[in-house]
Amino acid sequence: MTGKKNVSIKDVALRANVSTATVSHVINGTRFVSNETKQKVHFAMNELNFRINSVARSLRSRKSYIIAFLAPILASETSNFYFMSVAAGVQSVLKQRGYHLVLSDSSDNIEVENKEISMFDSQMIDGLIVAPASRDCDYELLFGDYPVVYIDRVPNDCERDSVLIDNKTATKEAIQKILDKGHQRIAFLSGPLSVTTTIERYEGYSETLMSAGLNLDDSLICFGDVSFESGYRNMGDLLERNPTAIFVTDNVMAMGAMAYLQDHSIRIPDQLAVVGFDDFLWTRVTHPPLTVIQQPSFQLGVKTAEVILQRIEDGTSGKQEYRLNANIIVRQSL
Amino acid sequence: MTGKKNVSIKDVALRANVSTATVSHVINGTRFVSNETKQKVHFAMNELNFRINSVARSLRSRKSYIIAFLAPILASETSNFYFMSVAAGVQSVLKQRGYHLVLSDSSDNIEVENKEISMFDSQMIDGLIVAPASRDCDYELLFGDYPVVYIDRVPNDCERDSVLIDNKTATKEAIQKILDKGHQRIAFLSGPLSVTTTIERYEGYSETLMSAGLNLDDSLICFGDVSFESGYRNMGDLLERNPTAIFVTDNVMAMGAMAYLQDHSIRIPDQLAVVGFDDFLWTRVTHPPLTVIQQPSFQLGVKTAEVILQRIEDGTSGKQEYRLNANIIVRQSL
DNA sequence: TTTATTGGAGTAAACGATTACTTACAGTAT
DNA sequence: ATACTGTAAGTAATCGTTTACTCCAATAAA
Repeated sequence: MTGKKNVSIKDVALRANVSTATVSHVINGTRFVSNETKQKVHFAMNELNFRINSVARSLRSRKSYIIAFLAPILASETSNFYFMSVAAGVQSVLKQRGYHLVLSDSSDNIEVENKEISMFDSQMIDGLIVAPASRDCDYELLFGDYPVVYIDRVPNDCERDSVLIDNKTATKEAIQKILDKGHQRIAFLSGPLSVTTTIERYEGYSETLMSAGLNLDDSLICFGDVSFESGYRNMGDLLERNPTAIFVTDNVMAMGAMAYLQDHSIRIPDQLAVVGFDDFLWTRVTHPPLTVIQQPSFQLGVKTAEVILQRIEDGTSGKQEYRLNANIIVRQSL
Repeated sequence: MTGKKNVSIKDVALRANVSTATVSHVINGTRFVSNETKQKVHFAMNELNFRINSVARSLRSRKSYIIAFLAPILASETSNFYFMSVAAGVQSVLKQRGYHLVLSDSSDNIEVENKEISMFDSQMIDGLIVAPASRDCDYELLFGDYPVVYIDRVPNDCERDSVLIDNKTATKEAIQKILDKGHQRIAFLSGPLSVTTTIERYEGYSETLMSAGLNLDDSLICFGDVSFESGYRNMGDLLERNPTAIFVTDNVMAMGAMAYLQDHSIRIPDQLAVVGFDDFLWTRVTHPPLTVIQQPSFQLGVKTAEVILQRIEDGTSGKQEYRLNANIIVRQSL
């Protein structure tokens, strides 16, 4: 297409008067080569401006040094940046170990997700990190012959390693803190129950209320879409039930909720106490700054990358579950 | 490593009693194959659970369907999500056209950037989209034999296509709007002048002030780091020079600045009018909501993806410059 | 002197697809 | 009967590496 013929290891070998094996071994340091010969090879490589063809290398060595990360990352301009932060963590480890990260967006949609997975033919990737769009999907059939690690959430029939946040414990602590402030009517606003994170948070909420001797009031509980608009709208609806506090399990929904409260001049925390999820910078510029559960998103990525690299390099598989703790950052909204 | 031998086109051919050529042509639809034979091949593929090896395919066909995006994306937990939004735009087009996106983080650091570029050996990627860390770098030497498109910024010796925002015009409009409100002491807070975006914005600022007959007051102008903390700190310093308005050219710095103003109970816009950059959701939850220049970040990605795919598919090269307009979103902070 | 050992480097078969070229056969025109 | 045409599919070279073997010469051991 470009007309330029590629310089191969063969050309280098010819130029340096050595064999292709020698060139390869010089490049990879895989066997002893005398300094003299090394020099010749390096010289030839420079002269010809040789660049190794990593595709050919992958084909032969059956290793691509590419890891795919499949999550609802890029859905839209208004989407949650949580997984971006996670991706940053993954990336930081991979880069250090000489791997590349391929990002893939599932849009939190099973069809899209399945199509993406089937696009990762065997040999193309060395491993897959996935935040499953739903618990109800038989992923095992789809995966190729590479290690898979679930991140943030797991499907029902989890047969793989997983790296998760201890959502339940964190939520329990948060709700307890709200209770300690004397609140009884605590609203719960979250995304749908189709992912395990939401379920765990809901369990944390309900179990804490119940063990405090309170009844669950369904009208104070809302499972909406994960979006700013949904947060805004549902905040309005929930307010009519006269809660004195609200717990929002999603960052973007919390933004929407906060926008509603600001637009309607609701005083926080006097009229309504608010606790959100994820400690992104914006939570420091609301009025007042938001109390949140801080998920170690970057660390989640780091841990996951370490787990999958371990599996890749060991050649083992398993279904270890790792849980990372989330902390509460107390600011003025509670 | 796993012990499982891979099913190849050869195995399928054997099973279906046809040649590898036929199997290949069935897979790719590259020549007529009778229905009967097609059936046999599909049947064999299913039975053997055949998955094409895209690495081998790439090697032979010299096409990987991978595009790399190199930008300061994942620098840290507190980094700017602007490029993530851009990446989303790129991704949306690529996915649709059957390409994969590889994200690479430059950390806005020339050394890191160069290392990343040299990692993209020829043949590994079909194209590169890059937001250069600095204007002063001779990128041409580094690039391999693939199309390159600059995004958001360009280096001094730009020899490639570029897709940019019309920063100068947008900034001029914003400053003019601020002037129209009667402000004379307008502070300017931005990142370093090492990238063209900043330069263009600064030019927009200074030219507008000067053509309004005002002198530039250096003490009202600050080029700091691009970070929340820098925004916070420099906001404090600038306030001592008694501006009545401030223009912040970076989203994260603006967050820091807003946090400072809130912590010190500065009334916006009475005591200080504020105009920021980038219309992310958080700008709607500050008190009051922020007036900003809205960069079409997603669209920037879309356009860039289209440009590079065009180059890839045409096999041409060039140095066309595309500029996208940015709009001002007026809210209560001005 | 013969044999073993070792250091340094070459030969060529993979890896799994794509694709230019060839072939086989059937039908048709001469 | 012969040549020609067209249809369907097979053969094998090729992409650029890696790597299991092999090889040769020089030195050490016998």
